[in-house]
Amino acid sequence: MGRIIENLNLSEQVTNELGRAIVAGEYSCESGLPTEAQLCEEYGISRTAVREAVKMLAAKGLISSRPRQGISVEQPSNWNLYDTSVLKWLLSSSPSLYVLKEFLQMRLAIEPEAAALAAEFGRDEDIDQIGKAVEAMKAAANDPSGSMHDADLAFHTSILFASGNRFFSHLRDFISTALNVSIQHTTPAKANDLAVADDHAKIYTAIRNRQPERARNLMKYLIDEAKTFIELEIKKQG
Amino acid sequence: MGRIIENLNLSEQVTNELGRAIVAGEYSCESGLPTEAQLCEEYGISRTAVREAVKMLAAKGLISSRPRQGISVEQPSNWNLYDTSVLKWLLSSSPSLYVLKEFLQMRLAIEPEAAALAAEFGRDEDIDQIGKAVEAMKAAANDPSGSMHDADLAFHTSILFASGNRFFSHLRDFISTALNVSIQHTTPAKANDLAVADDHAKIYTAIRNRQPERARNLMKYLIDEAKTFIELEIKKQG
DNA sequence: GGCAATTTGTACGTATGTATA
DNA sequence: GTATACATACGTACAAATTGC
Repeated sequence: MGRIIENLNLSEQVTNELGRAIVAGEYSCESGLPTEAQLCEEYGISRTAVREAVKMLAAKGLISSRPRQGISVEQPSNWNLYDTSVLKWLLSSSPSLYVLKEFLQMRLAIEPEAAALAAEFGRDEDIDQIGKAVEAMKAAANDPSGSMHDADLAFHTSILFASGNRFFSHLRDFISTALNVSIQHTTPAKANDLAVADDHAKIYTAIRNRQPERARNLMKYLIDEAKTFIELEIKKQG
Repeated sequence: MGRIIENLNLSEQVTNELGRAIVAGEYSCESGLPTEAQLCEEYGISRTAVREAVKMLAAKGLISSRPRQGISVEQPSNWNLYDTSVLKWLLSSSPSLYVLKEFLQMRLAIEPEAAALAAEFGRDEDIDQIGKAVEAMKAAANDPSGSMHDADLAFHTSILFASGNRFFSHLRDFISTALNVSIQHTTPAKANDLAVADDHAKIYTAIRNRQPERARNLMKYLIDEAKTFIELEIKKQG
């Protein structure tokens, strides 16, 4: 599939392993982590690599280390959930439907407002990008290849970007990471692809026509449908 | 003033210095950073300390390092703005009024929705905490000591927490950090302290009475006033 | 106050990868 | 292409600081 070789150095690999394990709960908040020396032995690497990994995880708020006390896991409320790695570890480990619901509540706050800002202040060339994404979605709806996902993602990120607000546009990684996981659950009824693409197109039109309130409401509707779907799934399983 | 001694180890100090310098634009995206060896000399520390600092900054998305190429500054769009340190560096360096406006646009998306979620799903004991913050604000309005700020902050964070959604409640550090800076600009007309406390109390009442729509609208009103104030300041200076 | 355990900080050596001549 | 130089990547070893007993 021409997948690009993971270009991670040693400390980043260890960071990934430990980060995943911490988020998955393999190291509790009280028990703490093994000592540096033990980690060296466990992974068969030097202290330098372990220490760099520890520093990276500390920078993401997952752990803290003090002399004599060792390496301790921080409370989950201190974890930086808006770090792409942390979010990825979280979504790949925990019972995902509940996290997805929280995630959709978040999107319901962010994206309608971003759409409104894009309609009000967005630069024309940034709005063009939204249009391109819509066209790609329409094309993907007729095309059996699985390019719908990419186009969908491009649509949402281009709106965040068009908001002209760096706090919104930075959430593109947050949205993307979580969207990649949510795909697994929202087993799309392939039949409505055209209808879905049309819903997206309406939002684009509202932004293009500089109708903030309309863009906000249409986006609210779009995400609320996804949220309702997840809530139904939870009810089925629960 | 009994200020607690900064308990930062060496690599964290260097991280702070370099992080601030990068965000302030002292190292551009093209020019890159000095080599490890040069940084060692500049700060009079070992390479290990420098490397750990580099890893922490890389974990926050500010830089990346590759052999032969050296340490390069990442594009600002890749910086993790929701990292408390990064946000602090950003707010302390750049022309803050514009950043504050973007920040308030963000709060306008988040906090009304959080208030609605708190009203709909919030646990009673979490809502009690909002009430306590309101009482503290009322007390501070009559008290000349500067405890209003702390109470204000407690109010907003307690609502985020009461939302029961980890993505919202994690933004408490984001809100707090930025609120600390915004205080410098919003030179409060001390006379309306009571009126302000009353606006906050209304939101609490709506949440307590389980009125999501009302809580959402009141919060929207509260933050929109602050945003209007900042926009006026920008117009004055511009 | 002394002792032991553990992280913190330093020093230096080798390996690897990557631009440039 | 090949070689070379240079910067980071990785490893080992040891001294210092901190903290619990």
